[in-house]
Amino acid sequence: MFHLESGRIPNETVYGTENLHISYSMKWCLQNHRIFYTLTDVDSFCFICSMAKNEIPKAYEAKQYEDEIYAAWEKSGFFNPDNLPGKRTEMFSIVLPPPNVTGTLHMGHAVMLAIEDVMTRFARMRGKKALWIPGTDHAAIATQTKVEKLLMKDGMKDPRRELGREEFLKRVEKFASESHDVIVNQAKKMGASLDWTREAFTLDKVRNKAVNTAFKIMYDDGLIYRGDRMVNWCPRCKSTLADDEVEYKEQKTKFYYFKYGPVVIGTARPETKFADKVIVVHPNDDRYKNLIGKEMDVEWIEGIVKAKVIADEVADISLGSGAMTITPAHSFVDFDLAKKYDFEILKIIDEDGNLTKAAGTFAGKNAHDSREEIVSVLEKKGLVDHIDEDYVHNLSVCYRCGTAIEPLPKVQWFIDVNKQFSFRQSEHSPIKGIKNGQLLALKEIMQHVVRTKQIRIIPDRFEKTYFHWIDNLRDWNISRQIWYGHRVPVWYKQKSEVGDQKLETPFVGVTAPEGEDWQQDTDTLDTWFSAGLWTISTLGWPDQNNVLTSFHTGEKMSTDLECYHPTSVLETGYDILFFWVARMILMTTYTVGEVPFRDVYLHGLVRDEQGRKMSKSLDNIIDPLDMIEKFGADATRLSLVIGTTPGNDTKLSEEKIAGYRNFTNKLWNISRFVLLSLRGDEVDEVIPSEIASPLDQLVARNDMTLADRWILSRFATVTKEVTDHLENYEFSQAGEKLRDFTWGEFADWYLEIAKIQKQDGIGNKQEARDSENILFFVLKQLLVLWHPFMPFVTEAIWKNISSDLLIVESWPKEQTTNTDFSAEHEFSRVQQLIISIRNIRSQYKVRQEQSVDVRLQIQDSHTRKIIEENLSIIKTLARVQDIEIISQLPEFGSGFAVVVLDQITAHIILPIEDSKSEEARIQKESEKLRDYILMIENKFSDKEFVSKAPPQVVEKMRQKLQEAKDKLESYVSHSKS
RNA sequence: GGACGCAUAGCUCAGCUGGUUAGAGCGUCUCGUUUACACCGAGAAGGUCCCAGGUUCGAAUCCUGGUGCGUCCACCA
Repeated sequence: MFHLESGRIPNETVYGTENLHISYSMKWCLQNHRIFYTLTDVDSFCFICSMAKNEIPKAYEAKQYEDEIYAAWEKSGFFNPDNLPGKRTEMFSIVLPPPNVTGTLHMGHAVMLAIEDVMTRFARMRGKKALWIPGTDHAAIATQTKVEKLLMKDGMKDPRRELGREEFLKRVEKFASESHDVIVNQAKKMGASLDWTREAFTLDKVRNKAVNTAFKIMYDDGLIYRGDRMVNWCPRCKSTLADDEVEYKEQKTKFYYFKYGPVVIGTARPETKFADKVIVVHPNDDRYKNLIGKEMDVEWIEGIVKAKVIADEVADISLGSGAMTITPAHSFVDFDLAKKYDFEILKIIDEDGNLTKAAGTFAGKNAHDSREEIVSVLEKKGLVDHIDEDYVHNLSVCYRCGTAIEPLPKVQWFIDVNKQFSFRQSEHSPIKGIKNGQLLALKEIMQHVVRTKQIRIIPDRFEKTYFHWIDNLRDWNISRQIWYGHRVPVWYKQKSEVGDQKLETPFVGVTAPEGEDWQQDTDTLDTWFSAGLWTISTLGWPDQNNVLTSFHTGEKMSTDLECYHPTSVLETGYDILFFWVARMILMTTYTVGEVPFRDVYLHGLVRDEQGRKMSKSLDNIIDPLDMIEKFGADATRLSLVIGTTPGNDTKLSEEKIAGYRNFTNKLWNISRFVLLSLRGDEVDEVIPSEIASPLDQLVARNDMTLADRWILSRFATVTKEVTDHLENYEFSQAGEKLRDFTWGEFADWYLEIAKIQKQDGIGNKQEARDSENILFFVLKQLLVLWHPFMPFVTEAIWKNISSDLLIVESWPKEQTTNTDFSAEHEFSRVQQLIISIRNIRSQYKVRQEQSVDVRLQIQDSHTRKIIEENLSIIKTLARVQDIEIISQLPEFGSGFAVVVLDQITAHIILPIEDSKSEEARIQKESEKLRDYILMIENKFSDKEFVSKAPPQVVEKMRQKLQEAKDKLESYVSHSKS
């Protein structure tokens, strides 16, 4: 007796060992897997297929298989398209929307991973070069804020000041790298077939080169400029925010009305009003017409100010007094006005949220806290008109930390979205409708590619949202005053602080300039700047020199960028359509002259069972890892893919996931049955893979049973439907159809029938083998169809079938030869009869173990033949003792129930006599039929229906009417009354 | 204020380009330890397809209006 922990063993060794029971399955395992465990003297099993003594576990325990299977996939190298077998000409590529390295993955990420993995695995099995590129996002502000909070929790007051730039960044990087590892592990747990050899990070060296290059060419084209503009400033993050990084919170506050010279002005923010010097009224406002153009001295917070009155249409006559003063430095609207009229822009509040010297005696005080004090000064001067205590307005806050935003004028870097530049067209995948060298603005290209459907958004209603957003797009502020991120690739000669002051002509380049005294801009770039380059920066741009050598053939491949760009599809949540999708379109069309992707598939948000967002404070978070642990990755994936539609939010509950866990187990047991029956007594001579292959012969022999033809036909139909749905991004429908077929048809009907056919065919080896053949054929193909959805359980089962990995098995071809509609129709008669008998048994409470007898009258000979051929199936499935087919059923009598079906009338002989309920049942049945007949007859009484409806529809209705009438007649003739 | 989405069985949702006696899963009820599976099987009950108009021979499906819920954008005089 030998004891091995694991490893390859030469076959002979094992075969030659006495006392070791080697079952058929083990022998088979040894041939295929060559890996064998010996635990004790008796219990031996192959750890690949977990079979012990010819047994497959009764329940599928996901945990026991998943990690091992993922490791096997990784080892195979098949996640990398360069290693895929066969000649593959078509490509499929998709980039993973890089998760932020701020922590762990949530259900939103799980949806993304599940859907994208379905896409990728589907493409791979269809023989495409399937590439799914992983990566993570440094998420500048988000990550920096998170680390700052953590450091502050550990007792630091101002981490940035205390640690300094270099040390602080080290801490952030450490956190980011830990977070990265967690994320990668989670993605693997989900079963994501990502090509880890191509993994990228938005802040690594390669991506930095892409970022700097993009910055430089945009700068050279005059699209990036440095300018003074109002920005959203977060006094806590000490950084600017993009317009769409600002969130609004409804808030009740006081709204003040002050007397300002001859007018009354309203404001919610008196602390910004120190330097108001201009009154704006509407040119058509009769109340103030005589004031326009006048100058006057006005008593104000810090004494007399010189004010003048101008007319502009921005003033709203109906709002308040109709007059307003302008505060250029702290309001977007006012800033634009000030620029228009060239007024002085005086900063009242500084970057720390304190009042500047423009506030006179209030200088240095916190602006917000000084509000009441300022009001009381005005109060004393008698300048307060009145105060509205219940003013509700939207306070703009930082989307990261929730702090109130302070609009400030600052010197920032911008991308000009309206300026025209000379478009550089791609050679290998040009954008249609635009010429090389054509003068265009970024906005125009962004609109063009979507309008001309060169980028398709799914669902298409989001195109409207997209266009609306672009119409209102202002120049994109790309600089951030934080440390974690890509440094702005601009160097200044002067050593002076890079702040608001004017500087000498800077050097803009991919790398630092030669020579001394150059100082790099201290600002970093908006995280979406690097994210916008994601499809090209992960595929080798700007170098394009990553020539790959195929793993197998050694032949040279073109560069990744040529081969995989534009990517096939971008899959992401609709919540980042603007943040990311639009920016990618902008950056990619500009830099390489190609669209970044052909299709955009937008998934919805995952909410809790009550439809609320998942959040820590609500304590309603469902953690993907917990669910994987509890129900398995496959169940978790299915719950996120089935029952969800693009662009719509989904509600998730543990019960839903548990339901899909049940299904994975069902599939496992279907396989268990099929495989175990193959390994029955006499299969010794054949191994499964040989059994199943010549299905064509079987089909050609043309002696299959009705059930055989039915299941093959249904399977062919389902294969076609599932394939079509997947191609059209209808994942939910594909999954539902598959599940209904697998459970409702294959398991509930065909498996049971196969048992009967095997039983019947005991004397006839061939017939028994036929059933097994078909069972195995359908199972095998089903595993392939299910694999994109449930990669683990299908692969685990597959290990019992083949020594090759399922992940690279090819997708079933369309089996049009197997579709057999007459078989489907005929078989449905058998099904109907069985269901009706079961129904009657249930209604009359016939005990399960008790058989009943059935008399049948069958109208046409063909149906009679079908029923006769399937007698044993009907008997077993409906628990019938005797079936008698007679030409004329007795019209009256008791002790039986009557069921009328298409072409068949059945008497089910009941062990108990209950003529009363039977009478009532027939009454009810007839009543329903009469209503139905009436409904159809009404249609026909409408002449226009007959003349205008398509003939097929009319014909169909006529048939239905006839059927219903026949049925009713049978019931009536068989009822006593 | 502008735009978009959703409303179908107790719950979660399917129902694509108008023709079904409107479907599934979960839940409920009744029966069942048949050697694939109780994470199961068989059967059943359960719906004015939000309301009102319109188009049409025909509307859950298309149009208009309304109601309720949700989301995004704009907005801090």
